[in-house]
Amino acid sequence: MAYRRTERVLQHLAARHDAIIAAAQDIAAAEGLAAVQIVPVAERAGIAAGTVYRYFPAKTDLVGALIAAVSAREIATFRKAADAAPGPLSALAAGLIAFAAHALRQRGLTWAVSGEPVDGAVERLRLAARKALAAEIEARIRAAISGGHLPEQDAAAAAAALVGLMLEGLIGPLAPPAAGAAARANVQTVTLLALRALGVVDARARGVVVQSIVPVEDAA
Amino acid sequence: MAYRRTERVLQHLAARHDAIIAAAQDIAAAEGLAAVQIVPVAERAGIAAGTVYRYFPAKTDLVGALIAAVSAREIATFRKAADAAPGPLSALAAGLIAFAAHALRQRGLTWAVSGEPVDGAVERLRLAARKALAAEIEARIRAAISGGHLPEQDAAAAAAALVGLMLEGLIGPLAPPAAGAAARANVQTVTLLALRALGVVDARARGVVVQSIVPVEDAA
DNA sequence: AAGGCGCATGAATCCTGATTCATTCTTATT
DNA sequence: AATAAGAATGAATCAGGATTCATGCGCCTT
Repeated sequence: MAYRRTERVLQHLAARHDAIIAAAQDIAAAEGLAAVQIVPVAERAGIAAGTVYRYFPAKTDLVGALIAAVSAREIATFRKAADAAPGPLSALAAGLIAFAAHALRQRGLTWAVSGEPVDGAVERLRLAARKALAAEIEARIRAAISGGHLPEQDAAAAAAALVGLMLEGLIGPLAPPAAGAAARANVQTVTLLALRALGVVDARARGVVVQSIVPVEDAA
Repeated sequence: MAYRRTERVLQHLAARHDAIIAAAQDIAAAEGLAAVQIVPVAERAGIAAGTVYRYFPAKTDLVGALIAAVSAREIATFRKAADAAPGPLSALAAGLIAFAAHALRQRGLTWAVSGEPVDGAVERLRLAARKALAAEIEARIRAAISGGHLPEQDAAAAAAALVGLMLEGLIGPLAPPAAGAAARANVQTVTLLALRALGVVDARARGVVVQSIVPVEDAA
C-alpha cells in the first residue's frame, strides 16, 4: 500500500523545490524572464526536465513562485527599514531608500520580475506582487499624511506612481548604469524625487533621515 | 523586361502598408502586443497572411513600425503642447499634461507599446522610443533649470524617473481605472506629482498653467 | 530479502505561431 | 490581344518550447 514519506524524503523534496526556484532565479537574473525555460532550469538544478513537473504543475506556477519570492523579499526590505525609523515620514523615506538599494543590488532580477509578462497568467501574478508593494507604500503615505507630514492627496494614486518612478529611475533601461558610487548616488536622486513628488519640500531640511539606512552592499 | 510601377500601383502599395500597421495597432490596442500575430493582422487588413511578408520582411519589422508610429505621435503631442506654452516651466507642465491626456485617451495602445518586449529585438525598438521621449522631457527640464525655475539636479535621471512615474501612474495596472472625470482628475494628480518631484513647490501658486491645455477628448 | 510504490529520466509528442513557396490572379508593356 | 513581371494567396513547413509518458531505479514496508 501507499507508504508514508519519511522525514528525509520530505526534506529532499523540499530542497529540490527550492533548488528549482533558485535555478530559475539565477537564470532570470542573468538573462531575463524569457530565458526561464524548463530545460535550462532543470539542467541548472541538476535534474531532468520532466522532474520539474513533479514539483510544479506548469511553467506558470514556477514563474509565479519565483515572482512571489522576489516580491516578498522586496516588501520585507521596505517594511523592515520603515519600521525602524523614528517617524512616519522617515519611515517612508527609509523604506523607499531601502527598497531602492535592494532593487539596485539585484538589478537583473528585479528587472526580470518587474519587467514583463511572458503570458497573461504570469501578468496577473506580477500584478499581485506589484499591488502588494504599492499597498505597503500607500499605507506609509497615509500615515505621514495623518501625522501632518505630507499634504492631503490621493495616496493610492501616489503610491502607484511612485512604484513606477522608482523602478524606472533605478533599474529601467533609461536609468544611469549603476555601479558602485554612481549607484548610491542614484538611490539618493531617485528617493529625493519620490519624496518631493509627495510634497516634501526639502527632505534633509525637515530632518528626514535619508542616509544609508541600509548599506548598499547588503546580502541579497 | 521589368516594368515600371505606375502611380496608381504605388499608391495601392503604400495604402496597404499603412493598412497593415493600422490593423496591428487596432489589435494591439484591444488585446495587447502579444495578440499582434500575422494571421489575425492580415485578416483584419483584409489580405492573406503571406502578403504581409511582401510589406514587412519579418514580424519584428511590423511591430517596430507600430511602435515607432505610436511613439512619434506621443512625442509630437508633448512637443506641440510644450512649444505653445509661455515659459520653460509651463512648457514642461503643458507637455506632461498633454502627454498624460494623450496616453489615457489611448490607454490600451500605450500600454501595449510600453508594456514590454515580446522579444529581445522588439525590446530594443521600444527602448529607442522611450529614450526619445525621455530625451524630450530631459531637454525641457534643463531649460527650466537654466531659467532658474527648477533646482539644480540630474536632468537625465529625473527624466527617466518621470517617464516611469507617468506611465505607471496613468496606465499601469495599478492606476485608477480611467473613465471620464476620473481620468481627468488622474491627469492632474499625476502631473502634480511629476512637477513636485522636480522641485516645483506649488505649481498653481507659481502661476504655472496646468489646466486643460489639451482637451482630453482630442482626436487620437 | 522480496515486493511494491513513488520518484526521476529524457526522448517523443504536441502546440502555437512565424515563415515559405508553388500556384493563381492582375496589371503594364508590346 | 498576347505576354511577361509583379502581387496575392493560403496551405504546408519550420521552429522553439512546453508537456507527456513508458521505462528504470531506489527507498519503504512486511
